[in-house]
Amino acid sequence: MARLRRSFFNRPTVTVARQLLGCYLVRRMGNRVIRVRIIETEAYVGPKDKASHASRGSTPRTQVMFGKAGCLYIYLVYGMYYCLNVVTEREGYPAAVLIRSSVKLGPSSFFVPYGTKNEQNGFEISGPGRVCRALKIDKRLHGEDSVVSRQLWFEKGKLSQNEKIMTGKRIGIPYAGRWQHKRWRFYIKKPSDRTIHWV
DNA sequence: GATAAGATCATCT
DNA sequence: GATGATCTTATCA
Repeated sequence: MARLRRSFFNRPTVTVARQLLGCYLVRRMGNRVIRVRIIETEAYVGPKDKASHASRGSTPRTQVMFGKAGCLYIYLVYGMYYCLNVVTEREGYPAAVLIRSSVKLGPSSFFVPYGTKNEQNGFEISGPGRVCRALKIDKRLHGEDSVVSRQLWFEKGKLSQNEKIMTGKRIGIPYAGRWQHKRWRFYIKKPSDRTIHWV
């Protein structure tokens, strides 16, 4: 599988957020490799986006958002859960994509995008906190460069023909004023049929 | 099924 | 000292 390069992330954040759908997130810890397929993302775009942690300028926590595209921005929310973001756009312009949900592939190598918890076929990991828990992601990976990392990186993936991209408002940001209404959440539409798709 | 409350701490005011 | 880019459990219906 082809690793996503810096040029993939060094583009408009909304574009990256859309194109990450169907791509893979790969976590390696020693011998063990966990691969999941990304099915939901959110875009946090620029210094004016009141929903973004970077809207108050660069701080020790947020400075990686101002850095190189492809680096990981990881933070703790509500005292107990980590959230994984990947930095986008040019250096100096703070932006990132939050990875909200994924599907872990089963040993059978095909997957059901939504709705199953069957380990044989793969199961959904929905919610940014759960994604990080499932992939054992914590602050130690904050600032890691996914373009060259041996611990966590992204690989190219596709949407199947009957998968469509849906948009919606971002979750959990009622304080963000007019920015809360931006439809910068992206997810793969639940197929109306129950067909199983090949990867 | 839906809604509400509690957990728990780094970061910022 | 207040506040979350959240999730789980409890308590309803």
